[in-house]
Parts: sequence; C-alpha cells; structure tokens
Amino acid sequence: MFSKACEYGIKAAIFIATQSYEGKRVGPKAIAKEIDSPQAFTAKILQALVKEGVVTSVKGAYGGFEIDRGLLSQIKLAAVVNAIDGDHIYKGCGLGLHTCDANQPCPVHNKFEVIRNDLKNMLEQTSLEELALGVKSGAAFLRV
Amino acid sequence: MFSKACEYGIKAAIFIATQSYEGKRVGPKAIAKEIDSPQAFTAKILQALVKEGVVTSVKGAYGGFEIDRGLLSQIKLAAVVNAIDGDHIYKGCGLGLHTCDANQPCPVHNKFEVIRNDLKNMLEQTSLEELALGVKSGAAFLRV
DNA sequence: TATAAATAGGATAAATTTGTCCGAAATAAG
DNA sequence: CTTATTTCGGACAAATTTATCCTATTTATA
Ligand code: FES
Ligand code: FES
Repeated sequence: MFSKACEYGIKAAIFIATQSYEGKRVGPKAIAKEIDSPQAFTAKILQALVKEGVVTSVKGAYGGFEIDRGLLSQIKLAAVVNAIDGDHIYKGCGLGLHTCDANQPCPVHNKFEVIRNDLKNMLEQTSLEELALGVKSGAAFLRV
Repeated sequence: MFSKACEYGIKAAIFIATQSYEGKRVGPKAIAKEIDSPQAFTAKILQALVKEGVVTSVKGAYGGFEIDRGLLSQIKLAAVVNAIDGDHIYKGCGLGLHTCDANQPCPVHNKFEVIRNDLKNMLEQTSLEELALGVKSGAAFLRV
C-alpha cells in the first residue's frame, strides 16, 4: 500500500506530534527508537518532511524536529503520504495503465475508483492531532 | 497498491479469459503484446499463476495458457492477487507493524481496516468473467 | 522417429528501494 | 571564540523487485 519510507514517515510524524504537544523537540535517534525504524534512513525521511513543510526542524544544540501545536489539527495524513509517496495512490490506475482515465478505463476502474476515493477521503480527513491523541491515550501503538 | 508483477498477472489473466471464451489458447508473446508488458517477465508470472491453479498451461506445439470456461465465473481477482502478492494486503498493518492486531492497533488501524475490508470484498466478489466481458464489449482496456 | 513449437526453469543483469556512513553547516551555551 | 550538539546532504552499500537470456522438457504433427 505505502512504501516503507512512507510508513516510517507517518509514524515519525505522529510521534513528533505527541511530543510537540508537550513542547518537546525530538531527534532522529529518539524517533527511530520509538517507531522501531533504521535511524539514518529515518533521518532522510525527516529531511523530506521538512522540505515539504509537514514538520519543522531546528538545527544545532537543543535542536530537533517539531510541529507547531496550532497546526496539529490542520495537518492531515494526506500531506505526509503526498510528501513521501507522491500522488500516485490518489490518481494512478490500479492496474498500472499510464493514466487513470474514465474514457479509457482499465477493467477494474469503476470498482477501484470507489476504494481509492474512500482511501483518499480517509487520508484527507484524518489529522495528526487525532492520531497523536490515540497514541498518548494508550489506545494505539507505534511499535509492537 | 499492487506490485508490477501483480498488475501484469491480473491483466494477463483477464486477457487469457477473453480468449478462453472463444476456445483459444494464448502464449506469453501474444499476452505481453496485448497487455503491454515485458514478455519474459510476464512468462515468469504466468508460471506462478499456473502453479497456484489460477490458469492452466498446455506444453508443446499448439499449447498455451487457458482457463476452463466453466470456471471463469468462479475465479475471482482475489485468487490472482493472492497467487502473486500473497495475503499481506488483506492482513498486514497499513503502517507496517509486524502484525495487525486489534488489541495492539497502530494509530490508523480502525480507519484502515474499513478500507482494507472494502478492497478485500471487492477482490473476492469480482470474477475474471465479469472483467473479461468488459474488455470484450469494448468498455474496458488492457493497455492505453 | 524426426521436427517444430511451446511452456518450464535456472542463471544473470538492471533498476529501484531501502539502508548506512561521514563530513559540512548551523546554533546554543560556556 | 570555542566547543558540543544537532540537522543537512552527498556518496555509498545492501536488498528487493523488475527484467532478460538461454537451455531443457514436453507435445502435436508429419
Ligand atoms: S483506469 Fe485503471 S483505475 Fe482508472
Ligand atoms: S494494526 Fe495497523 S492496520 Fe491494524
């Protein structure tokens, strides 16, 4: 469904969100530990999230990654997915035709479109805040 | 969503179905041309589909791949996907946790489960026959 | 039986994704 | 200003997926 990089990115963003609630910045080391991911690879993904404006970074001593608390409810999962995997999952044909076009549809177009739109809506409606609260409350987990 | 191999496998199975309707066997060359895929790679995928019992192969002169016409309505897309990509898309966690477990759910578990089940139902309810008819009628296409 | 046509399968190569390493640049604190 | 800390960014390595090539095996027909 999502690439490994995207899975790590989503989990990292959620963890950063939980910490930003308490005004804490976190670095790649703490993030990788918390989401059970390779640290250096995770750092690369964080760079991409910064470049796309999903999270903010502060260099130097006492630096780290954070998300403006006021934005937590506005940043949706879709922004994270888009930043890492692009928009292919939203727009691409399920069978890999060059374009998904209702005028030249693949055999599963109609059925696939429904699923894809549901996924799109879910990602666009789910905020980092909501997911972070699930983790903070102990109802959800970022690692097994 | 699906691997390239799976995309090719689905399209190949649909094309074989359209030809089996007319009692014709087809080989990797014709299939690859029809679905716009690399021929040798497609041949490998066909081997997997044969091994999993999704399609039948006949070796030697006048051989090729076919699907029993009586089974066309019974063979579902899920069988093809399962044969090539396995069951991870049905059972795996959307964020890559080792297991998808409602007792130790990832932050998106509840929302993801809905999408995943819709996809599962779609794949389990859609027959090769139905998709092949779409192609034969000219309503759907296997290549752009 | 000989021949041609066709799938099966192993070895290999190319491309992409995933993952590591290390030095450069920035920044807070002493 | 110096030092310690931390992100940034490029180069590199490993693993996986995608793709190619060639030979063996099978089978219908002449
Ligand atoms: S054309 Fe394949 S999903 Fe739209
Ligand atoms: S635990 Fe992640 S989808 Fe179920």
